[in-house]
Amino acid sequence: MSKQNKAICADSLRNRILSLDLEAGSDIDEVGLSHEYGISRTPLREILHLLAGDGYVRLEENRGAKVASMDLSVMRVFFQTAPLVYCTVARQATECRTSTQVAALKEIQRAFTASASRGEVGETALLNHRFHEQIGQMADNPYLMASLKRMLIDHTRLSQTFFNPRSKLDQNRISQSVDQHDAMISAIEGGESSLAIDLTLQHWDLSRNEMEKYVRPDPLPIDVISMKDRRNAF
Amino acid sequence: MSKQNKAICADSLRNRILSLDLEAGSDIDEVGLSHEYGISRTPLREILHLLAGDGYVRLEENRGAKVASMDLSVMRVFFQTAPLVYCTVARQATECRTSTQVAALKEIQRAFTASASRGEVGETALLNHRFHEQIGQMADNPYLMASLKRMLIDHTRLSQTFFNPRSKLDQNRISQSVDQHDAMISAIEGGESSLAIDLTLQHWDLSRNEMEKYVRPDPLPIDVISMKDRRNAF
DNA sequence: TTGACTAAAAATGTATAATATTTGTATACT
DNA sequence: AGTATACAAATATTATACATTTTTAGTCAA
Repeated sequence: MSKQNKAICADSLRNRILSLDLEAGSDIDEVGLSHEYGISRTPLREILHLLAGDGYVRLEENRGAKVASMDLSVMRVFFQTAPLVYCTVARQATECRTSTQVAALKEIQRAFTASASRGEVGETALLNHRFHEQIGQMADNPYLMASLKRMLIDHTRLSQTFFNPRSKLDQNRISQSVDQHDAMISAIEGGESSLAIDLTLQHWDLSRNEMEKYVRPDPLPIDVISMKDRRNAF
Repeated sequence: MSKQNKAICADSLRNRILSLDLEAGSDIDEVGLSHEYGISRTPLREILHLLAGDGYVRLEENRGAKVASMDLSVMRVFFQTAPLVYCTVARQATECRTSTQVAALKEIQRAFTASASRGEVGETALLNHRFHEQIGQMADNPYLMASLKRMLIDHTRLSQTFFNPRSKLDQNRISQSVDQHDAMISAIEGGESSLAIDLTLQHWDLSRNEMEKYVRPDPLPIDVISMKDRRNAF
């Protein structure tokens, strides 16, 4: 019973961190979580140590675990490094993929598409995460996978706004993202590595724009009341 | 008392894995190690979970921890990926290094040089590890650092033979390696990134040759008795 | 001798209790 | 009033005891 709970708990914690349900930088309550998942603190702490190694949380001596933070200083490096890692992984995935793996990728994409059309922000972001993680699996490179996984932690957290459609423009952006995934799948399946890289870059550009907006949002209008209405206001 | 022991134990285990004192793929005895380090199983298990996240060990459900293995299939990827990671890290380190970090690097290099001249294989390999890890620190890129650390785990284990001088030729190779480190330091300190990359590639080539020999050693001579001595043998 | 079954033992995983540390607060002292 | 110290509560860590699982050794029948 509790054996399964441990795995469930680990997965759940990962998801909750990715979906910002557990806020970046916030303290993790060992007692509360252990009760919540019906396990004791010992296995929960072991999970936290695992997650610490994966970069999800940070352990501090004698003051427990905190959710990994996302300072601006690291964000800069994030934007710098992402294209290199994503493209390299995409290339290797294209060269190494097996048909089983492609099938799994398509399955994830099916779920992703459905979730996006339903407008479920958190789920969509998580499935997007799994999509890119699966490409990482296909690259079959444990060394780069370590980088990729770390990038995706921050990427997914930053993209929580991305999949939240507020306007027609946002809707369009999301469907564009879905289309790019489809194109990436066929490039990978067809072994066209340079095309896969190209599509990966385009895909990155799309989400980068949105994420940069999140990190550095559009400034508030200087004229609090728009020019048009000003005359009437006074 | 035991608080310190935990950190000591974690460091020691890492070192013992890197030095092949704990063989790749071998089982890890929780009870034995916890006694050895004077801590109980709980903190030891937490350490193992941490090391699992870092790629030093592999946890298997209900059958404990094993030292991370080094199968040949992964070695291929290792040789493929190393230049990219090492060079990218070297470039970023050159751009981001602080004087404090350079000083630390020089300190490590001092110890490395001394150890190499004394012919202490394990220690030399470990200091070489710390040298390259320090360059990783200087790059200040947590994403690539994850890859670098994983590469270095295997690199250091493979290079255990490297620093074992058997012949004059080996001596020369080791001193060449020391010199390359020195050159890398000044390139990094001077901010000459393209030079740093170049030196990194040369350094890689040197150790790659040796490591490949280890993975795929020179074939045994077909003539068991050399031509010269054959006549006398019969 | 081989194979399947069983029981004992060894090792792993979990929960709880005991110990350490940190942090907040109140009180005494300068 | 401001600082320092001591005490208490909360929290984190470790140890131990217990439960579960795997491995091993041994028995018996084919």
